[in-house]
Amino acid sequence: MLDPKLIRGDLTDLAGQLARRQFVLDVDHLSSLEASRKSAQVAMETLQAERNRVSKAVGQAKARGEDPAEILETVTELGHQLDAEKQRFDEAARDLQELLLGLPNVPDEHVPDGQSEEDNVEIRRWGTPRQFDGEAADHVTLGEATGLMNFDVAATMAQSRFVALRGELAQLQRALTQMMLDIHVSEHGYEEVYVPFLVNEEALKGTGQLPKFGEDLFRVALDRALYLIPTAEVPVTNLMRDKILSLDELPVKMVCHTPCFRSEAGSYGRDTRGMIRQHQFEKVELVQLVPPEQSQEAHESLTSHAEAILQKLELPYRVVNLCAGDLGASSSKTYDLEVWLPGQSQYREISSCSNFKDFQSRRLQARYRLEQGAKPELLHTLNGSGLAVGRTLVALLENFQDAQGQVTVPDVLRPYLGGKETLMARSK
RNA sequence: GGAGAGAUGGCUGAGUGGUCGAAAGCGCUCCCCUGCUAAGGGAGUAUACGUUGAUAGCGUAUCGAGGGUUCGAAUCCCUCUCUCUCCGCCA
Repeated sequence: MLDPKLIRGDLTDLAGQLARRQFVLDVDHLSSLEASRKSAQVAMETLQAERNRVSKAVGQAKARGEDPAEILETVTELGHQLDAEKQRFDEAARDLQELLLGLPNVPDEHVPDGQSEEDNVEIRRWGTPRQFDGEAADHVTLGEATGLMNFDVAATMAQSRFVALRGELAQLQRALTQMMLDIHVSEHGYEEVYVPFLVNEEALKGTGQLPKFGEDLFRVALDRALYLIPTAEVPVTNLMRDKILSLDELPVKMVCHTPCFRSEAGSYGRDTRGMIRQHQFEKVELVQLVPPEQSQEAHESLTSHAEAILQKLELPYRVVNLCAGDLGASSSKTYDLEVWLPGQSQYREISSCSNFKDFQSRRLQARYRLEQGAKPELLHTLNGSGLAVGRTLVALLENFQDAQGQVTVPDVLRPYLGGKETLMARSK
């Protein structure tokens, strides 16, 4: 959520910044709502003060043994006026809140202009895509040939966009997860956490998936709605809900492996083949909470932590600065890491590293104090995939395949696979 | 799943309709006293919102959450959430 103070003053600047992401701010509507909130609140609080004062007089009169009938009459009349003003205020406050919750974050000044992913700006590349003699096989061909990757059986027991892995591929996924966690914990200084995979509505509001973006969530029908997490970002960031941290507890750096569940509504026909876009996938997520003046630097370092995994795996990738039009609603600035996929001959997103500034922490009330007695300030929140495990597995198969469909294991991963150097080896 | 008890400030805990944002203790901060240490004395110590030039005043709200009764609710009623104890079940 944006700072409500932002909408008190001149809205043209805010409207201009939001327009960069194709969001049209109804300035007149907003300022008239704000004006009625203000007048209703002043009127209501004045009446409340009056009522509190007179009501006390009732008690005092009774204590003196006097008959408070006369005072009671005036205070009853006050009560009626108050009800009317309270209703006016509740309405205005509710409408305003609803509108406010629907506003996206303001893009950072370093976010390039643009409308779609076409306008994203490449910042750097690492590694060189390998040249294949013929056409490179994609991960589906490679995986299904060995029977270790099966989409049909998954569709039979669930529906499309699920996969079943077995043998070396199931192990490979676990090995990747393990390796990523180990590196982030031991080399990058993150604390590993374990969290619920089902969360309530409040948690999703805290990180901004609700109220506006609920269509991508799986909801579990119970007496009280719970949702399967679309990303570990939701439960992990919510660990800091309503906290006031001291300086020596900062920065908070957490890493977490969870499955992620997305309904992928609105993506019919896109990436229907293979493991790129699934309803269920594994992800290792990095989350940081830092003082505001450190968030820009933290964004760079968090991104580099995700990049380190790709580098250790020797996977070519590029870093892209998302343009204003392609930015997620809660994010102020986002770097996407795109890994090279020979099966598609293109770079595909494998990590998304965002600085949310105080947009999430305002909803979550995640704060810190510079020193004891100082006023609590909102923290900045950041997160990024480090990495999406399913897509990493895809990248590995496609980049390290040979002509026989065998896959060479990168050195860093071998200890996690019992020293194995080759997967899906053709015997005989 | 059954039965019962509870939820109050950073913590412990009093408060069962009026002057209670809330006793007391602990913790913490500052000051005083004190050869050192220990002890002692004093002051302060929630958050949000509104108003404002103001982190000054003043006002409003908040005693798990939401609703209700009442002139007035931490206190009475309803619903929900959570915690604890006992029994059952269970990886």
